[in-house]
Amino acid sequence: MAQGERETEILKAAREEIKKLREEGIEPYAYKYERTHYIKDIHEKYKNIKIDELIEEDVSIAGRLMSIRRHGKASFANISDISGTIQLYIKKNEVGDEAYALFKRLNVGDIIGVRGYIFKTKTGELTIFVKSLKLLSKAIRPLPEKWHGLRDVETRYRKRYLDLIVNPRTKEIFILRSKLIHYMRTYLNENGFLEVETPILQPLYGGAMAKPFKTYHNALDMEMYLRIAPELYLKRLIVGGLEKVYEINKNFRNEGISIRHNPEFTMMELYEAYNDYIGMMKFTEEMIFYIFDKLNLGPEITYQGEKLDFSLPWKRMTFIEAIEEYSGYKVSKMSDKELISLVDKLGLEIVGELTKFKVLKELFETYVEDNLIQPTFIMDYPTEISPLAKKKRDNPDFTERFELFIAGQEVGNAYSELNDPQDQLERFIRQQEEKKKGDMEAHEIDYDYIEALEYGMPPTAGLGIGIDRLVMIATDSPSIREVILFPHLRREKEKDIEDDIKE
RNA sequence: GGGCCGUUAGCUCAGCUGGUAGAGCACCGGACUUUUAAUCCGGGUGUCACAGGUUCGAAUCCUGUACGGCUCACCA
Repeated sequence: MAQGERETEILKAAREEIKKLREEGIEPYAYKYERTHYIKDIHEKYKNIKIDELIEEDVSIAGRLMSIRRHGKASFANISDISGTIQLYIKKNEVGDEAYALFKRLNVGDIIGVRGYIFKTKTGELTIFVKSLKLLSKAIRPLPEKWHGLRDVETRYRKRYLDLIVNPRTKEIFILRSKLIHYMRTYLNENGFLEVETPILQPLYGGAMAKPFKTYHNALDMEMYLRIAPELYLKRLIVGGLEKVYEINKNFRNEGISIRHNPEFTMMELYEAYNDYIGMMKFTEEMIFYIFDKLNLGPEITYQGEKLDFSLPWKRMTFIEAIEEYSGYKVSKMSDKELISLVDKLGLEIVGELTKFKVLKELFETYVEDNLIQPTFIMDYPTEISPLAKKKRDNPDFTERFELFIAGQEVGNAYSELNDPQDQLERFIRQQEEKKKGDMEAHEIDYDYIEALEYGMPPTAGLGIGIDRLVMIATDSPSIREVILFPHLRREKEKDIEDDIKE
């Protein structure tokens, strides 16, 4: 979009001001400012002082001017740093003519440092009584409106910095996201897990069913893929004896974008030798319970108007039980023929070869998922749709696998890991057949991984947690874009800013 | 990719069945030494997303395009 005249005018005037400041010996882009406090610390330390009481202790803070109320020879303003907002009181005969003159030239959006005393105004607001101030960075563009903030969703995502400046909730969400990951790491580290990094650029992709992003390495002269999952590398580390490993990083899937999907998303995957999926289920609920507790989210969370109860233990039901409960079809009592006949009857769409297990999968997705509001472990998925999971001890048609659902979304996926190299090879081969029949997302055969298994992988349980989705639930966010700092959007039209720079 | 909806000043939004583009905030000038969406006086904002079409006349009606939102499909 072409730049409006108003915008050009604002920028031109601001650049004039920058020039004038420099001529007067005031550097509009300072190098450093020593601060003694975060704003939050001041609120905590002095919240109980009396009205009109003046604390004659020097404090210095720095931040962005968010509002200004001028009253002739004295002014009020609000300044924000990462921790919070505090009011400033600037009096001409206190800061001196020169500093007051500078203050009068400042605008909302400018970044300043101030030093002063603390007092409480007659309305009871904790305030910095400014003794001196320094301009740290001059803003030459106006901030979005102070009262309504920035509402336009597209601008909020494209210019996340503005969203962070003016919408306090956005800042809270991303601070919480960071803490959530921090507590997850803490929990894993304290439980003896080793954080590792495995390739994001992979010669073969695997560990999930998805379409990859393709790229090319010039020096090696080979095609590579951005990983869709780290699984096969992490399990090689289990073969190598690292026993308890995890990785928190991005996965990439070349698929549709939606309220629940971003092409790159953050996943935590962990593997624990000598455990199985039953043990992992307990570990999973305890870890998330711990994290939410540390975030002061309590066992009950409201997500999009629904009360979610995270009290332990969480509900467990098998894949088949869930289908029977929510679809009403007693699939365990139906013959293969009867099951397959449901496809036409219900208008289900099946990719690749039509089998009863795929019908079950469709029934699950159609009837069950949306109903799994409370945290629920769904156990024992069909072997056919779980090519990396170990078969159930008593029924080879199903695997020792669970998925965790919260608020109708899949948040976690775990197995007793398949460590029989012969079985794994057969499953890969079966995947290849699927691929030939039209399932583009079926696994490639990773012979190197098979070889690793041939050296012996201990019995192992693995778990993947979708971090973005967990953060959505923790922050009551309806869209994954609200919890990803820079969600992917189409490229904006080229903006002609050249004239502007030449000014 | 399909369907529905949206795009007006830096920001938040009005603009009715077609008749010369509006407000608040922000900004600039002035008054004001305890305000807090400060107040008061004065100032002017624009390729109405873009390109066509219909019309005496289009922000408004029609078509196409771009971008976005929701949704369906695919998926986590």
